[in-house]
Amino acid sequence: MSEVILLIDCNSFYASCELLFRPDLKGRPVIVLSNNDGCVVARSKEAKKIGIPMGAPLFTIQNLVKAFDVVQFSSNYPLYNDISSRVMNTLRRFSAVIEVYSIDEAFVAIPASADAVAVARSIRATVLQEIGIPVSIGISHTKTLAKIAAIEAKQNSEGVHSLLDKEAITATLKQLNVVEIWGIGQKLAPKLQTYGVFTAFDLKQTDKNKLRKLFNIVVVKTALELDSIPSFALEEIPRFPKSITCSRSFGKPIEELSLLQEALSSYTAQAAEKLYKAGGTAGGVIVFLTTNRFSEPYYSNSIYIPLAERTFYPPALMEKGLEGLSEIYRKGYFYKKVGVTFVDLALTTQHQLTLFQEQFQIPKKQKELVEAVHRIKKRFGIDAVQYASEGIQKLWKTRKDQRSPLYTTLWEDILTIRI
DNA sequence: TCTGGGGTCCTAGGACCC
DNA sequence: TCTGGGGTCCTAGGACCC
Repeated sequence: MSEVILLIDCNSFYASCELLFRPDLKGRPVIVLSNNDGCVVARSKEAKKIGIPMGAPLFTIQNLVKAFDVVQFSSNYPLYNDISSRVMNTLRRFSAVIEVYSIDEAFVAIPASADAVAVARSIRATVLQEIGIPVSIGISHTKTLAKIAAIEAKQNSEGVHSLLDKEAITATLKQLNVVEIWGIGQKLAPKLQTYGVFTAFDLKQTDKNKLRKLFNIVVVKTALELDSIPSFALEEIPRFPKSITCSRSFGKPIEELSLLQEALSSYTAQAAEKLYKAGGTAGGVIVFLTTNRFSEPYYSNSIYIPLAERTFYPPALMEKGLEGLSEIYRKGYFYKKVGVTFVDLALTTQHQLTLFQEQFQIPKKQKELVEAVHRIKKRFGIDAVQYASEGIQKLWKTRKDQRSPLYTTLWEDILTIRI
């Protein structure tokens, strides 16, 4: 094997980001809440210690929150994205071969001849010193094994764990329940168990043809990776997206179509901004809406609207979306969420031309408008300019009662220091 | 009262064709 | 009367991830 894989995983990422700007809270249990302040999406290690589960709805843990004086933050994605890109840029100094896997994780490959543990320690110290985010690093021959090594790294005090020699791997896999393996979830684990596969070691030993027949190709690849045979390549170049979605739960249930239209317009504008940044156009729009899934009467529906011409132009996308919305809207329900998904995406540079079309292009004026809006948002913040159809009052808006300031992405929110 | 959001991939099965 | 098999494409739904 010519290279070694490092998985760098930011500890309690969102909570760590909040703590960067609030060192006074260090040592206290801190949680970060999902949109609408609904569920716990990140916990500091103190919050984990007192038994707050990942994903718990806030109202189910109110007793713990009170008893331990837990600090809560609404999620602040502009902040987390910004900190994330700083972390990733630091990692790039250690290796050019890197896959940014998620907002808080990256796989890095280094030559097998290098001292992987020394590199990992250096990465950890550098990220902590320069950015202030603690990371855990798992080291092994494949992505799946590096993920497993990272589980151990999170628990030891050093934050680094290497799983390179055969005996160590075997010993670890024998202790590991299949459900802990990357790619094996809550449904596959019980099914594997019915075939006598309980540990990661069992899975590694299972006949691959049998796995192929009973499960799918991903399970086979996972088993190979446990056997130190790389089967999931590092994806260094971010793929062009296949779909782009924007949806939110409302602060309170919404009945009127006009408010749903405003919300949908706003989400469509946001999704269109993402589409534009990705350099693509959409060939179709999916609109969906749903009432609260925990209460009756329940109603949920979606509709697909193909576009006659590909576009990234927000007013065109909004028009189609709103058409779809009126098709699936039913009077008399209290809605909890609407959303939009753009599908059939293509890079603007790779358009198939339709018959009679000499050269594909977005009309010049449309392009100029989108570019101008993009620049204004970038410079003055995302709320600086909007389409009229998004509404003014935004009664549907998500609750974010406890959001921290946009320290790094909005001038007004920059940290002030008294000296 | 209160239960997130955004993605990807895989498979089975139907429709259709030769 | 009845009967074959292979191939492609598309879609819905399931499962997984962070």
